[in-house]
Amino acid sequence: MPKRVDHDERRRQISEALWRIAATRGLDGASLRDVAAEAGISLGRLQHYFTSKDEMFVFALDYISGLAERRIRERVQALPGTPAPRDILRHCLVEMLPLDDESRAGNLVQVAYYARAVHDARTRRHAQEGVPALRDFFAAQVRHAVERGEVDPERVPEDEAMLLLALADGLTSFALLDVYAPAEALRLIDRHLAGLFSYNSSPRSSGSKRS
Amino acid sequence: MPKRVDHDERRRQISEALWRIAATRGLDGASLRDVAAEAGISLGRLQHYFTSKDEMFVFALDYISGLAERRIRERVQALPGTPAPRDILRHCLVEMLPLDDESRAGNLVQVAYYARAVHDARTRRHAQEGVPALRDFFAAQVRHAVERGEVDPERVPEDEAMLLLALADGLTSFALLDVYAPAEALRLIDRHLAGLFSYNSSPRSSGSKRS
DNA sequence: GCTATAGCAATACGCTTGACTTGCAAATCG
DNA sequence: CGATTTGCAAGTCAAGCGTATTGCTATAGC
Repeated sequence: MPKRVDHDERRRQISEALWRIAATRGLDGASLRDVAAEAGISLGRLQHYFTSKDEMFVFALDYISGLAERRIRERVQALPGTPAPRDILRHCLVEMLPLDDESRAGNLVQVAYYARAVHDARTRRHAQEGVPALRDFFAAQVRHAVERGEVDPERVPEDEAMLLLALADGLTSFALLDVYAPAEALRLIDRHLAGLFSYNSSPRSSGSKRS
Repeated sequence: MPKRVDHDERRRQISEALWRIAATRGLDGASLRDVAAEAGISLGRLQHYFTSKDEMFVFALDYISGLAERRIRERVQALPGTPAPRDILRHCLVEMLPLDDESRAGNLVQVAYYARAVHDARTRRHAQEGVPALRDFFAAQVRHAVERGEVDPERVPEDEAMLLLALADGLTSFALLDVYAPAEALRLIDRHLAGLFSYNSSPRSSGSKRS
């Protein structure tokens, strides 16, 4: 056999070029020729690794969502000791917001895919699948906080989890539109968390709340 | 002079055709020929009323945002008597969420423009300009509610306003992705409002809080 | 050292795109 | 009634698109 190269590595390089274009011009603004040029390769080479444009889109989406998930997971696991639910939630949210240029670029790519997901069933299915897992994880943290007496037991963990996700999503939208500085989004998240965790009580007798 | 037609009326008809396409395929999926076909006119006629594609986009955006603003305004003014701040806020939020097919279509158009605003400076400027006004209106309602002793005076009206806007935005995103039913978004908004308006007090002495 | 083949560049093809040009039908005004 | 001007259809054009094809180059295996 002739020279062998790492196909997945090449595909990842191409995907990263695609992200760069998608972040600045959107997915529809990314022609195969543009992506090849951005990756510094020929159109022929790109097509050697991706049979179709759609295949490239799918791979790049898998790649970036996998990376994002890993980054959040690592960030949480890097917390020292046994972190409080509130710290876990906050670190996740911080990781999601476009607080630095790198994260902003990632969020812009997500927006590009979101715009596609709204119309394209295949992309939509992909975009949907991450949400329940994240919501359940958040809900588990809220539930834990309730048990520790840090959150009002009247609150429904799943609902609070969805509210947090939606809040992060909406704040990100405004931040990407330059309606306010990214740090403002973080401040607002903190304000909401303060409201959520404003339950003053030592863990009282009311621990029998189960549904 | 020969036959006269209402130019603005024609432009509005074309804009509505554009919305229909943008809602299903996105702005980039709307070619001039497609829009003309959707409007039931020839390409030549469309170009007679819009010199360029971009001019059409701008007009259609002005048109739809004007309509949305008017709808919210009318909805609020249609409230009987002197409505409570909470009712005003809730009616605005209900109007913003994609609770029926018509509203969903409108929100999809907004998403299409949002995806463009993120990359295009002109569209972004347009997308930004509505936010401060809406936030100030919301903040005024919250402030009013604080004065009536319905909301904790510790809350910052501007912040709570932004949180509400971001929440509505994020919940709309998830609803458009079919992550959950639209009614679920409303339920979560109500839950958040319940938290915001959970201040139990007759307007006490603590009115001296100013920064 | 010959051959098979992976890796890739180059090019061509069929289509669609936005913009532009041309020309004519109809209707109003002098 | 004829001149004039609006409204619009049809056609053209170059540019750009995704995809497919072709063929060269370099290397690993026999």
